[in-house]
Amino acid sequence: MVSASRIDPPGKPTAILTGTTASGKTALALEFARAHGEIEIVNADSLLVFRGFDIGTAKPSEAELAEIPHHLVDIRNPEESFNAGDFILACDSALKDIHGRGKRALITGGTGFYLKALIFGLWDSPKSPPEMRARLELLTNEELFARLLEKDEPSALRISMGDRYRLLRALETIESSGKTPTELEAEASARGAIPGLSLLITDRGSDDLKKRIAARSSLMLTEGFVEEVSRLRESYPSARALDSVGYVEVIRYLDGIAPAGRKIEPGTEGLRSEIELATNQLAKRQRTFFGNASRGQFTRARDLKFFTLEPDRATLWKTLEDLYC
RNA sequence: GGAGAGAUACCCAAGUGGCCAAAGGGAUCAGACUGUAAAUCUGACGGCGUUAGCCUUCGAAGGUUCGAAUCCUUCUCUCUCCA
Repeated sequence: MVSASRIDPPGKPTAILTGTTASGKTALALEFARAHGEIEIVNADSLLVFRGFDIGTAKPSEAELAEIPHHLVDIRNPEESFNAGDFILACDSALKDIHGRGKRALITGGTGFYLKALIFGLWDSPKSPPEMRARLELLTNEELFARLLEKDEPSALRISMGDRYRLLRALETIESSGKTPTELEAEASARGAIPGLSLLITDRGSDDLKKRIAARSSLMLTEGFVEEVSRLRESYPSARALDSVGYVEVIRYLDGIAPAGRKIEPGTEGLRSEIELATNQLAKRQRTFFGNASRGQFTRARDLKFFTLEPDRATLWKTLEDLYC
């Protein structure tokens, strides 16, 4: 439950409230912030940073955003890029800003990879120029794999041949930094880590979470999710975020494309079930990712605690109060 | 009432005598994941067994055959078209 390294943060204790989608972390963060006037929320969700991606991301409402100061929400146009490196920098400056004004920060969001980067930092491997990526894109997976195998066997063996994205990224890292992932890992020269954060992970019982996801999926549709996607796609066809859960399902629906390998009901009902399914699958992946925490991968966090809502709600609240009051 | 088409594992769907426990998808379960992460990828997936292998499966019941999901007969159900 508690980590080995106990580094006190530069400012006052800061918690990360994360967990599976639809577990209720956002609502709880808002409620806690409402009850404690000094708290400002720092978003740790990869999609909330994009303007216009509102309904499908379950972004807090305008009223909520106005009521409680939020950071890293709506900070990018849909076609701009945003990645883990950008996140840790933006998060760091948000924390400095908040603490500088004598306020307290609560980091909230479900993007585990960003949080891992925040806690551990990232290797110093510069972004590669686009033309390098373009050259690598010409190669087949087999060729990429062979090349990586030659340059950094251990890292090749950790990536499977089908994982084109990681093969590309590994080769890119080698070309642009001159070092292999294996070397970078050994150097342990991670940058950007923010020490001393408490990691609080929320979840729900399986049935409970499924019900909440089902309810949220239909709510999105009645709130105009289809219109949102339609609008975004029209204006920002290359937005990366259109590839995310819910958005891809709506796009398929708009284009009249049936999902592969299964039959769905026609119309909105089929769309609703597709969004629900994709969201449940996301929740599963998040659980696996956060499950790493229990296997020690997040041990640099100051504290590491799991909470199953609603039963653990009071305990979680108390944990937050201990940190912030 | 008449004419066709079809029933395959949890679902969709290939397979028309042996190489079929049965392609391929999907779902599900489990997992990986240091710069697109709500992305991307991997494994398992009828049952038992560590392997060999054994057992139960292709609507039902019979039959032909050394051998059937595949051929024949009857039955049940579903769908389309014509009346």
